[in-house]
Amino acid sequence: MLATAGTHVPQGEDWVHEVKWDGIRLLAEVSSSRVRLTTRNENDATIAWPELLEGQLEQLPRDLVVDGEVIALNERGLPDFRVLGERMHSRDPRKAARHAVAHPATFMVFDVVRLDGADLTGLSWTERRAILERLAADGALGRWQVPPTYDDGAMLHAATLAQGLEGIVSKRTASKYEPGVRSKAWLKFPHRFRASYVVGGWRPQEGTTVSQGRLASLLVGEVTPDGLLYRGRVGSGITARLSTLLRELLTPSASSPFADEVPREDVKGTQWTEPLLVVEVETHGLGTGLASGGRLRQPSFQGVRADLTPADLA
DNA sequence: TTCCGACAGTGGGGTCGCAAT
DNA sequence: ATTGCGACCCCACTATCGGAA
Repeated sequence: MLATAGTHVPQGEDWVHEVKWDGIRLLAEVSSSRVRLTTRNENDATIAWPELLEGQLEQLPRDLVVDGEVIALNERGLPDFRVLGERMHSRDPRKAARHAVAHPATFMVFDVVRLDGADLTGLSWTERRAILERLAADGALGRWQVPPTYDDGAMLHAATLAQGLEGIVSKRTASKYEPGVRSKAWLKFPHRFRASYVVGGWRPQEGTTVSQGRLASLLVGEVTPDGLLYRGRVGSGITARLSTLLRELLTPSASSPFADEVPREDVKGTQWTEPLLVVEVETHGLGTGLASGGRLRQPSFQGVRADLTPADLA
């Protein structure tokens, strides 16, 4: 069951609110002999997360399926997907064990789908939550955690923003569990961060030529005292109409306008432009909004800032 | 007839593993 | 030893198409 992007946080007693965890979604299936972890796309991820299973089989019910998010903390003590990135694809148990020591993960369980032969998907969220909390209170979930829920969505939204958490998820209390469905009974509200960047190049649509292909993404940079520093590409949000408009607004240049070096794979196929156009970009709201390589995380194009010049950003 | 919602496809950020160079 | 590519994770958003209004 997946959450739909919401427009405004719902209020009232029909909804509860939870922290949106910046990690990896996992389903845990417990049988009498083993615990199996699967990803959203039903790939087996059991090997990658040994510390989530350690000693668990003795504690857990013999027949259980729970839904949750695996998280790990970054250097600032906040859940951060980037910490999990390295071990996500781990197929080597010894490598996974080393990662488990360096960056121990926690399993945040927020739903229960099956218990002792009973399919719980037809129950309401409220009923499933009661079962989940009783399991936790009885110690039947071992080291797995059940994060709290909140009645006041607006409060939680503001609090998560202040604390640097990813956002919130609001859930309709009367809703059933819908496996594999992106449901409107679950609404997500990730914090997003808006900023202005300078365009220094663009790339044509994948698999097409510069002359024929439409503009697919912009290479953007941040104005700093050290010059225009490359921050990555922005493609999401550029429509066919915008694509042609942007090409008209951009002035071709023979060389890169960025002060730092642009990675080889980003240079290939790129058309450089004069650093004159300012655009608005929305990114992931955590921290600086930058990924590990100093690049924009989950960027989306929000419009041209015709009212601004690069000098305005200095 | 028009409108809306679900879904596939395209764009971004990463990592790993493996085969080819 | 290095490089390229696909398979996975995290996504935002657009375009399309069929059914509801």
